[in-house]
Amino acid sequence: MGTVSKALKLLSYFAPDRTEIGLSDLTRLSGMNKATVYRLMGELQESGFVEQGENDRAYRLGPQVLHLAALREASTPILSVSRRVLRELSDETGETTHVSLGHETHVQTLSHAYSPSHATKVTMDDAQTVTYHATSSGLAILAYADPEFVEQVLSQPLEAHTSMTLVDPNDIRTKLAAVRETGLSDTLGSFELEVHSHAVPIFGADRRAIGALAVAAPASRMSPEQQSTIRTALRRAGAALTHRIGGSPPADYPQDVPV
Amino acid sequence: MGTVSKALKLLSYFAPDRTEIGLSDLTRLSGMNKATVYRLMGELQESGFVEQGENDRAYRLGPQVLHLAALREASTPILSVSRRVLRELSDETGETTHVSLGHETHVQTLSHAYSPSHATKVTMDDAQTVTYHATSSGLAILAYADPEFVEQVLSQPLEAHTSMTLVDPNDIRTKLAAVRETGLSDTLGSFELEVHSHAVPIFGADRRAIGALAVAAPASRMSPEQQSTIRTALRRAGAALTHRIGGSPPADYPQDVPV
DNA sequence: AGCTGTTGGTTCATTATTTGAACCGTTGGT
DNA sequence: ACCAACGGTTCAAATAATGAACCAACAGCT
Repeated sequence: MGTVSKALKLLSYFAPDRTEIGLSDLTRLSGMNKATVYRLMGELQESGFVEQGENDRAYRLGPQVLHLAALREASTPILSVSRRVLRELSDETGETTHVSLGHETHVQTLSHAYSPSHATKVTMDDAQTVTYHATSSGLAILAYADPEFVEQVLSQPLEAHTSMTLVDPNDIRTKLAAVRETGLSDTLGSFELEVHSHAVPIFGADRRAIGALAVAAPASRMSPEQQSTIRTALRRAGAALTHRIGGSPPADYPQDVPV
Repeated sequence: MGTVSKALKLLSYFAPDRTEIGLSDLTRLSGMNKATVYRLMGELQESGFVEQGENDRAYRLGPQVLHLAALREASTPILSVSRRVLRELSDETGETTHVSLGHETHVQTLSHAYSPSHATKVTMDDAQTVTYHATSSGLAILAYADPEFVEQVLSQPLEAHTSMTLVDPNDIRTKLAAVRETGLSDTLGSFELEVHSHAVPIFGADRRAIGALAVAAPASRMSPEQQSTIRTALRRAGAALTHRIGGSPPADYPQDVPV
């Protein structure tokens, strides 16, 4: 692993529940030498990717990441476009919605929207990192990913987040085939118990799945009618999002499937 | 300069008008060896900070920057908060508004809002990079920055963007003192002719200026009444934004100054 | 006070990585 | 058929990264 990768890996230890990390913590988390971490963080700081708190000197993400994100948004506006799509989809379904991007080993939530229509709802953080195998979003992406990438993900240890999580690679391959039948995935309680989640893949300009759009609802509210509403709305919203970021679905993506 | 800094510097060549850069261009822009650029970009790509186009293999910013930005936003929500502030300020003043962050050598626009009330308006890009000395935002930040930082900026060559640009460091120091009198800066045609821009600094938790909130209007529309409206609205919006991101102005910041 | 463990930060000889000139194979223009 | 420019690759030489040990400062405890 090159020096640059090591430095960038240090950034990956930041999470919604760990927004500030001290030098020693970062050393422990990364397993690198303290001097190395110190120097790398120093370089990241010089470039504005992290900044240090005045009092406790803990590191946090810096303003430069906002700049780069704004730059990326200017050319490929996934975030701003998806915010509107999420809003509409939440209003339409009355449930929590979110978009995620598929990363090397995990799925990262980018943005979410709540619906005010129910007092109980699934709550989320932006920038949450979740697994491929246990989430509807992850499965939606995998169903349309390169087979070798799927195998790579399935060859890692698969954590059982709940008693409902599929952890047998063969079960998951079967599930992925089923997802491809309809172009839509769903999971019931496999990441969090009592959550029934539906997702569709989002495709980029190269017709590969780059992320997913999902609706997460309390399982107790998931009547057949509600499920039908979600599937229809989700399918339409996913197609719209794919289109509006300049992407297109692959030729074999099911377009009009009876729900 | 360490390897990490070099890699991160490569990211800085992306701009609103240059969202995709090929290997050779990047080599020329950076002045580094082609093999070096190739390897560094390869590492940045592995970490998802850049991605490569399928057809022309040009590099563009990758999804990882969105993830990090979402993460930073979750802890310090400058962007989402400022979007609402910008919207209100644009509606109130009828002009184009924007927020910028002060960086090492330049000022970076983060987000902007237009007003629908006039056909002619100042147009902007998000993620635009501008100079400290020629913009109202830059001057607002400098007026409340460490004196040594100010000197560092003023010791660089100061470009004359227009015939109105202040380029004499002494003129600028005088201007900064005037800004500190009112807590509000303005420039007329110093970055772009015919643009009259007002700005107030935004302060962080450590009471230092981290950025600025600005209103940019066509000079032809800037009547005394309009100017008074803008100054009042801007002052209020700036205080609100500072407060809502958890910051506070320094003790010597003018609170209630007659316009 | 004194002890103990932890923090962020620093040093420097050893080591491993980065570097760059030169080299491919392709592509697109003339 | 040529030429230039492209992305990508090689390998000895040069340089930068590394890590064990060491500070000083702080906090909690006896």
